[in-house]
Amino acid sequence: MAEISSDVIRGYNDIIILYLLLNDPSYGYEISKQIRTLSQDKYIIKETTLYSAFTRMEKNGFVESFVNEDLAGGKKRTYYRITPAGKEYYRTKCEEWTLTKEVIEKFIAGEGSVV
Amino acid sequence: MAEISSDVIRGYNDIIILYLLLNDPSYGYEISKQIRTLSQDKYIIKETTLYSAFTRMEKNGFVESFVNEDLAGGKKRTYYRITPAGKEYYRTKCEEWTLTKEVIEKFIAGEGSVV
DNA sequence: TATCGTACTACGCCTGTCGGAGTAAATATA
DNA sequence: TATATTTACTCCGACAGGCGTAGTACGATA
Repeated sequence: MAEISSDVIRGYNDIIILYLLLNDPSYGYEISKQIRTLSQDKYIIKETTLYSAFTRMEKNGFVESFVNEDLAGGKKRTYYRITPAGKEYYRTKCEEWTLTKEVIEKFIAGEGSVV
Repeated sequence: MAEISSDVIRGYNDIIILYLLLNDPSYGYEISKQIRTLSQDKYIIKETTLYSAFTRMEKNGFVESFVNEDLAGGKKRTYYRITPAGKEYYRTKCEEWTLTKEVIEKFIAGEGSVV
């Protein structure tokens, strides 16, 4: 099955990243893998896109970053934590998704119809 | 209720326009109004966006244009008709939508959870 | 006569995604 | 121990598509 196009991707990167930060801070590489796994490789966020999304969302106050300084032998990583404003934004995006579903379904040819 | 953001809009303009051309040719101004009406003003496609989408899709062979030469006292209009390639593209986009729904739902906090 | 609705077109900015390349440490493999 | 792979990014510039603004022009309505 094909992947989701980047024009569609664009609408959901933020909500997906924030979802994966809801419970715990995380970092780029892990988020990237989680998205691949959870979507069964249907939704692939490119590295550059992901990291620029972090930067943008930090500017907007939706996430905060902190550096894990090589505690348990791992590589130094930049972690991101969701902020209250980020959670609020996430909620808004979830509402937008509900709305989007309602609207788009009106423009999808129904079961019976032959396209 | 808020409107759908342009980053989301981007993913669906083509499918929406093509849907409205499935049965009959139509033209910019009418398509624009139909989208507004059907979406109850939740999904608003800007004029510039709409007309550039027509141009793009004509280049891609998804629609064909023809001019209505002022037959019944009306103004001259540019109509667009969907092509077989356009229908094929529409079908692909419908499949992408199905996929998108499956994927995105995984990143929406469920009913019970408090965000 | 003026305003409103119709039906566009042109121009240029902006945002976010993407491809490509590069860096460098940590870990696995031979 | 040497090499390859995985991890974890960063920088750069190109590009597509949406958007704001403005303008044109015609017909109908007040």
